[in-house]
Amino acid sequence: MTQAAPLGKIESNARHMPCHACVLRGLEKFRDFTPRELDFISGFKVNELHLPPGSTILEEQRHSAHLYTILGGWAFRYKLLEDGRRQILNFVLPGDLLGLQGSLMGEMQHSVEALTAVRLCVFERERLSELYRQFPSLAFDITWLAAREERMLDEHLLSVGRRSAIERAAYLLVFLFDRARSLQTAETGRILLPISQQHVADTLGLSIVHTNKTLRKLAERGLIRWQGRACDVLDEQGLRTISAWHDTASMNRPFI
Amino acid sequence: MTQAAPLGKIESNARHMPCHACVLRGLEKFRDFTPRELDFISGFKVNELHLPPGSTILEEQRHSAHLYTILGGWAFRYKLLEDGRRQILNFVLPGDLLGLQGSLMGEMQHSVEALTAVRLCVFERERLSELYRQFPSLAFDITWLAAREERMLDEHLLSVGRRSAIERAAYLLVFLFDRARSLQTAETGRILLPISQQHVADTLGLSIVHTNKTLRKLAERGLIRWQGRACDVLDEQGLRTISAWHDTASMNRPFI
DNA sequence: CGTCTTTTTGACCATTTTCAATCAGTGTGG
DNA sequence: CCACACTGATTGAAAATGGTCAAAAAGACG
Repeated sequence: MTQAAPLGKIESNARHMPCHACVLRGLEKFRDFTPRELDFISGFKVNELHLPPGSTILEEQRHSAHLYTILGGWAFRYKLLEDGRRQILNFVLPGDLLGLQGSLMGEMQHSVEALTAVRLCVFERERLSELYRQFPSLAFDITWLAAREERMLDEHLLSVGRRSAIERAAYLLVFLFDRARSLQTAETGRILLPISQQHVADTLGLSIVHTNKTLRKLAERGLIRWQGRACDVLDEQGLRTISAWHDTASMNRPFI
Repeated sequence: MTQAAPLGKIESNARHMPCHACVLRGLEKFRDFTPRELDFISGFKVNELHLPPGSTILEEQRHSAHLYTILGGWAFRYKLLEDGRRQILNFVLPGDLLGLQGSLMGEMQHSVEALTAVRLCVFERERLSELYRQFPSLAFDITWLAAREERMLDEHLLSVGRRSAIERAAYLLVFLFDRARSLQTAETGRILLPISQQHVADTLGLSIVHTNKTLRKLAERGLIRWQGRACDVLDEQGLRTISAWHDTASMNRPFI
């Protein structure tokens, strides 16, 4: 999960890998598509983008002509207050859709930044209505993804609004660990969350100092370890206990 | 907006008002539907429910066979932590869709409670896929509504995570005031937000005591007034200034 | 190695919570 | 119309959580 950070800009309009061969298709997490669906999606895809860590993928108040699916790497959605306070809204992992809000309502209401090097599948916003007309099943999937995002936000809001600092931190880390694991393939090694404590702070709505002290406590109890600029989850169950996590039955998900 | 509270249970399967004559249709806020769309929606609708304030409309971890559109009254979505801490996620006003998450993913992940007496339009969850197959335009609208909910949650998360108590309170009140006003008809009088300070506290992630002191400050500055069990917004612009609100161009919205 | 970023710490301050009452507004029954 | 019961709004004081400031330590990177 923690790829080495490529340098400079990699804008390579890399070879257009056909969707049938998409790496993500193989993961059991994703639902199977029919050949017809795959053909349409292949045509829907206009490009494949590679961006280095720190790149701005989408920017608040901008109109974006595109929709993206993340193929590889991590990113995060965030909003800023005028004086610079930043709130991270959610993290974006492979299979997630980006830019739907902007596509439906014009202007983006949040920004998205790459956390690691990122591979994106680019879709033409214009053809979204065509997708709705011709492939109800895919339209349904898009709604499903939107509902899933909403569910994550609900949970996150509960966390920031009502959990204590240590509960929040524990919750966030298992949440991310879980998401990362659900995308794991055979070769994926140890799962490291590619985030800094500043990211954690901005996600939890805490100051960086207090975040550090909180994470320190989790580390002292042997639940996590800070590795370079990533977090290593050592005791998932321990974190769950602290955060009062309640298991959500997971089911196969679509992605386009 | 603050209806008198009907007593007992009003389960009246009230006369099935045809969707063409729906009160909400008239509001300019909503996009116009084609006759075909209206016919379909009329068939999609299986019932109309009236519930008294305090009713539980949907409950976390339950499966609901229905989707609802609020025709009149206010409700709120919330989640609970095991020890009872409550976080209100968002408010639900006329035209809003309820239960989509449950429809798409089985179990509800949050509960919904009526704030005032409420009138609901009931749809059959089963026929949702039919809607997607036959009416791409309506499918699109559902996605639009989901994206809109996500946008509200993003904003709310920014608030709870990064705004101070007084900024949050100001933000919430203008937000609600704005939503209420956008549904206003000619006859609607003064807009009163039908919420208690406990609701405000649970929305902002603050204690009831601190919420009270914060609202008190807003009242002392002449921005709001607490009226019975409702809030009267006296100085919208003043609240906007405090909350660092940035105008979001509003556009016509769909509802089903 | 030297620089730059990120993590850690300590001391002190501010906001927010908790606890404990009191007050006010509404609704009820007599 | 009034006393009583409730729920929701207010207050004050003490305690706790989390924030700010400043600086040092530890890695990461070239």
